[in-house]
Amino acid sequence: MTQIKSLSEIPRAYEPQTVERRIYEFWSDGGYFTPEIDHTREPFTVIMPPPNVTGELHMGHALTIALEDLMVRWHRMKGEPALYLPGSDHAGIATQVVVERMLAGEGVSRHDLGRDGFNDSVWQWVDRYGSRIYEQTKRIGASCDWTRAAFTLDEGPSSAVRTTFVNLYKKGLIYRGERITNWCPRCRTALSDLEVKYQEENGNLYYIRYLLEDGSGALIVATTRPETLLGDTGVAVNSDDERYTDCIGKSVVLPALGRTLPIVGDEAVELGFGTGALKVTPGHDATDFEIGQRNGLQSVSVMNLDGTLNANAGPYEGQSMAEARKNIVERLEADGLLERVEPYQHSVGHCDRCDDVVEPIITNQWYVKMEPLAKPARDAVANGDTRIIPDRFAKVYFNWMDNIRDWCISRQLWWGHRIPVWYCDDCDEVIVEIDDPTKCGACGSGALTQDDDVLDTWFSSGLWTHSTLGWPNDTEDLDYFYPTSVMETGYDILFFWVARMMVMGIENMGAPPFHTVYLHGLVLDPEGVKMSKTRGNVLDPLQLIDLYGADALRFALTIGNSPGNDQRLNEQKLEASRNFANKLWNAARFVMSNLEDGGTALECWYNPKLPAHRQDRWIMSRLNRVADDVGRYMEEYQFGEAQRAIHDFFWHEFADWYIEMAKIRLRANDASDAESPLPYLAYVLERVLRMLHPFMPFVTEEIWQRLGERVPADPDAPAALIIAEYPEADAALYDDEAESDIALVMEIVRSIRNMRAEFRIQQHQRIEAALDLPGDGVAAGAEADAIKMLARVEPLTIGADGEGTASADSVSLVLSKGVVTIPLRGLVDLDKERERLQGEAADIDRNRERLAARLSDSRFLSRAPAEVIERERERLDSMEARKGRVEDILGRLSG
RNA sequence: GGGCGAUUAGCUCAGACGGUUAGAGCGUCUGCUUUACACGCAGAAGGUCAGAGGUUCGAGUCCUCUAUCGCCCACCA
Repeated sequence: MTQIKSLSEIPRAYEPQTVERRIYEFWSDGGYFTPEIDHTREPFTVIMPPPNVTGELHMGHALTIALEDLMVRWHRMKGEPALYLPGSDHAGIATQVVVERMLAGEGVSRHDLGRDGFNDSVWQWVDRYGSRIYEQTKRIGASCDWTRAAFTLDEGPSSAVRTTFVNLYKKGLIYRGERITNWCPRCRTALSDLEVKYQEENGNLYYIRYLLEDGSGALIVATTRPETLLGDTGVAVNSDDERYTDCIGKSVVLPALGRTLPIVGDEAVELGFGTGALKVTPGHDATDFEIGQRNGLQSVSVMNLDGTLNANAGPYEGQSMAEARKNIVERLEADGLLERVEPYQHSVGHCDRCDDVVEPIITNQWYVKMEPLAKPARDAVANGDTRIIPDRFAKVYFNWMDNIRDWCISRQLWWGHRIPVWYCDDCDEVIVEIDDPTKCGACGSGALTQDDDVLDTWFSSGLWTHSTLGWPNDTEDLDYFYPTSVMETGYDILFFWVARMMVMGIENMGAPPFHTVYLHGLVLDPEGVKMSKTRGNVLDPLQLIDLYGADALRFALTIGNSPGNDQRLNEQKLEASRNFANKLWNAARFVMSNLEDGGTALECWYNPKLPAHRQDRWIMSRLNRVADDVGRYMEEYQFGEAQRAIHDFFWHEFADWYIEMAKIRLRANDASDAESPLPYLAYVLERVLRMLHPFMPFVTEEIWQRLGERVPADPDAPAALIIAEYPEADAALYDDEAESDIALVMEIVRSIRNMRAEFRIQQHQRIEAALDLPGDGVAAGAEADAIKMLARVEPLTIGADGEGTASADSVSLVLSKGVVTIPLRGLVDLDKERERLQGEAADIDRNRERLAARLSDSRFLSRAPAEVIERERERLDSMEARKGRVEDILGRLSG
């Protein structure tokens, strides 16, 4: 009765809530997350993409962590010093907006507090809430080394930022210039090209008449933004456009304001588009800016930084762009200068952060000159130093690198890394230094003013792979862990982040920052729509962890996961994953309850002798083949496939068959029996726990610990599953014979069960059966018992001619080898039985004929590989033998 | 304007290198309180692999074109 008692000690269902926190602390307290630097071994390093310090963990983070953590745990179990380095990002605009909103609730603006006061408030916020994202990360089970956690504004990463800025400046790769740049009037800052998202919008195309100054007519220009004519400084036509060749050099009068504008020829004007004449507004359009530069047109800015019009707009000063548009269109109509208006769809740039319309304006900003930096970053992927998975993204990467544009890195914000540039108040000297200067190097003046701007958040992110390891200092971490192994992140930040890390890593370290880039897709809602707060369709990972457990969430996120592909998440996946964890729990419960009585047989559980029993040889063979598959899938980054292989083996071979067959042996044998399945039950379960650990860390560790308490100690066992060795295949244990024998047992059982269902024979009712296999086969001893128990057969008689004993009141089940005959007095209709067998014969025939045709095709025989031909031949042989048996039985039924 | 992805069972998705009768989970249907598990067990039904051509002894898999959906890039006045 010990069995009952011990079972009651273990909950019937796996309860993640009672396990996860305890297990995480166990790992954490055990120091397993901190790798030991061992110069005899290659480390495995993953730097976590740092979430926003003010952020909440969302599904994207959960997927990132699930994938990264499984890689890290796998490598850790392979004995590699594995570093998973966590951190958080100050997230410039995002954080500033959050804190400003909070202050606004108290009726305070950032300007009330001033720069220092405001930054103090943000720091208070960070101190108070900044650890929340870490706590959330822990709940997923991330095996991060928290002793190395880094924040982008920490001293180390900040020093990396300054050092990089100064180095690039001194190389001439950072410059300041008055250029046209994306400007968000709401955020009141410049943006990089990547931070502008274009959306198709329905607007109008306005055709406006610009009268020639000499009174000889008019040029008609088309524009989607009539209000920008206030900043026009020219009209351009294509020099090759015969319609306008006479006009070049002449002037037109700007409507509404009356300025005179020159007409210039420029190749940027498309011949076929609009009217062929383009109004040039260098101050508010990037293309026009370039046309202006080429043709010596001046730039007039008509917009204030808040998006309203300035004094250059004359009577329209103070109006918003939208108001000005309305008023100008009215004015044009009144003046008779509006030729016509057509509806027109075009794309409009919006701020990635606040979604306001972005205005291109000319401001003084800092830029990184990208072209020379991009070249080596491109080459590193082209020559294979860094591999991008899936490789189709390499093309996208090349395309971006090949068409790289300079990167605007200054932001008119307060929260972030302040640009390390000072201006001398007395002599205009520009001082760019890593350490704050105290006096001007040129004139000695102490009156220095630091540049007001901060750097784009992604500037510090770009340094993350080395700044977190100590750079610019020459640290042991940097020496050992750089370059990192895998950068795992979403394809949506390939340019924002990955590309810039490549650039900066190579620039600062002389080597690309990672060997492999693994890009995952988006997690979509159950309808296949991208999750977003505004749409209200977000699934909250923390809520799902509460409901299903962290293991289930992780497992659900990696089901069928293939790199670069988007995936939907739904309840069904979570339920299936939770059910799987519970299945594992209960299989373990069963094994453990039997271990109580294990006795001497168990001493070899952790290092079982070569199995003698056919069932043990089978399960060990299968285990090792699966370990081989899993290892290969993991190497190839096919994590979804690896997971599926473990899932299927555990559930549909180990639980469904091996455990069920072992139950019979356990009941029949006494505990000291040399052929007890107990060591193998324990062993295979333990190996499954190991294989599964990277995918379901909590439940596997919990079971592993409990298992460890119930078996004789393995002298070589580690203290925790997290550092146990990952199973590798031992080909010596592959056993073809046992595999085909047990496959036959399963076939017999399945065909009898199938027949029982067909004839509606009650589940617990025992039936008689005659099993007729060629040779002595598998039907002896334990396998006969297995068949009897699993198919509920009693008595089972065994013959050896393989032909069966068909009769008018029996059913004949023709197997791939042999026949099962089941007498069913009164239940069998002879005609129906004949019909059934004829159907089976026809089925076999279809395949037989196809194979026969293939094997008589001389082209197939001459061109297909020998092993394929051989295999097809064997199949045909067995098909024919089977067909023969069916016909034989049919003959006997008729005769 | 360029580029990419998806299209396989009712639903969600796997199917490296071309080679058994194309798989899983969920759902559906039929039975089961079989002392590990009803978050379970046994059984079943369900697919012209989007369409059309091609390469090949052989195509869900490779090539070309088409369709539908989705995404990315681009100085679309």
